[in-house]
Amino acid sequence: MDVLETLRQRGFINQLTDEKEIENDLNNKQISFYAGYDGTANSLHIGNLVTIMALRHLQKAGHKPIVLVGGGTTRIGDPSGKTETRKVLSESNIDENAQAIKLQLSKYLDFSEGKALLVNNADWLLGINYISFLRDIGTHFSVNRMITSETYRSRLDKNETLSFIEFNYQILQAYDFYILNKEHNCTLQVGGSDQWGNIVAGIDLTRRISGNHIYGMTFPLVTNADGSKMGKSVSGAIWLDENKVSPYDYYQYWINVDDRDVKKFLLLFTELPLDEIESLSQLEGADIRKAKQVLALEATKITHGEEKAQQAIKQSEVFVGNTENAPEKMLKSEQFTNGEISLIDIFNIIEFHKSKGEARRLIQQGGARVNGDKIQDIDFKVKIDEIQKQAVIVQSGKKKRAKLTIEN
RNA sequence: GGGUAGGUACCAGAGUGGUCAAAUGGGGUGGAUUGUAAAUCCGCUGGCUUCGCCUACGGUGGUUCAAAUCCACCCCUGCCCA
Repeated sequence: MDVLETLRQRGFINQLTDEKEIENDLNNKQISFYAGYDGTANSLHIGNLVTIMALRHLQKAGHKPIVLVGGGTTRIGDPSGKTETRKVLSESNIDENAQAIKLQLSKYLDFSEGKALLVNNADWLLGINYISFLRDIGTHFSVNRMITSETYRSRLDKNETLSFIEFNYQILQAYDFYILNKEHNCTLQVGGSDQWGNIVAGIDLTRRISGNHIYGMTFPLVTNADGSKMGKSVSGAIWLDENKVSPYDYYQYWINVDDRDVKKFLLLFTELPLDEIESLSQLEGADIRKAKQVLALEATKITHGEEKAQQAIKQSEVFVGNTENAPEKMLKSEQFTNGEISLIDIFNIIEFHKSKGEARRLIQQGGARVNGDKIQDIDFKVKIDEIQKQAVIVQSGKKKRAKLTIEN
């Protein structure tokens, strides 16, 4: 089966500029294609995963991904949905982020032997001369047309400010596509559906300057069944970096998805064959959990590897009463007073709660348990030798459980 | 640059001298129910050394016994005009 058909069946395709030509190219030659990431953070998160998975499918089909990190454009910021001004990141900071992102992507893509490429648009954007850029590039853009594009029109219609610098973002991204076409013969840009306008602008610019016909493909913005944007948890974004979100928490995120999302997520975020996904989707009632276990395992495997995924499963057994492999949270001996420490402090230290007030409330409302016993005494204390002697499991609400350990 | 309307907690949005840590809704969160799901119901939702104290209503000063609320200046945003 051809890649495009695979992508279609798995729910990746939102829009295509030239369906027939793209399909033809993908099936008959090796192409270079690119996707861009901004360099504002040193890790990608679940929101980037749709694109990453699509890149994987395309690379497996023999095409060459070019990953662009926006070292130049990050200095401006994509206007889509933003009201606040971006914080200014230093050049070295952005470069560090670019390296971190490359490292992260190398888990999903094969960068060996030139099978994939990482570029940074700072390399060609920072040296631009304003006047010559206006003359050579600006001349190809019609403001009349730009303001009718979805990206800007919605912003203008809602009477939201659109600064000039943001207005230029599209031009710069279009220029990126032109450069990559020129330097690396890149003929396809892919991205989230919010990138459509930027992608089309790049296609137009390239045609006007060099006459090359290049293409674009976008992926849907994935939302949860309840309509919210996916990828948020109690503690914020679900990062792909295991130092920010542990494999256990990552696994837990997937196993807790809404029933209605299971099939969609299996298609997008695992590489299981379609018929297997189809049969998992037939499960009903409590059995849906089996499908979620598969989803969580597969998704965690892709991001963190088989070993850590298996470990996450073992740790998750804490929810069925097996405390042996429970996820551990560390306390330091100096945090104890006279050999004991209050439950409120524990919750605070292991970051189950942002403040002591929140932890206190939780306890008062009957949401706290220690070794399975409900604790409602806000002065409840745990002794250090108890923790050393046997497993002490603390639980906050239904979803947060951990085994305490002492750091020596 | 001129005119005008505004800037309130995670978001939206009331409040226009004390009874305001600030209505209401959303979100989040705890409990019941359950399948580590959804829906529903009930509770909680600034911090702390918690019968009290501290910090908060764009910023800085001021008036007052007392300010989110009044005054001055400043910063920012929308709209109209240039």
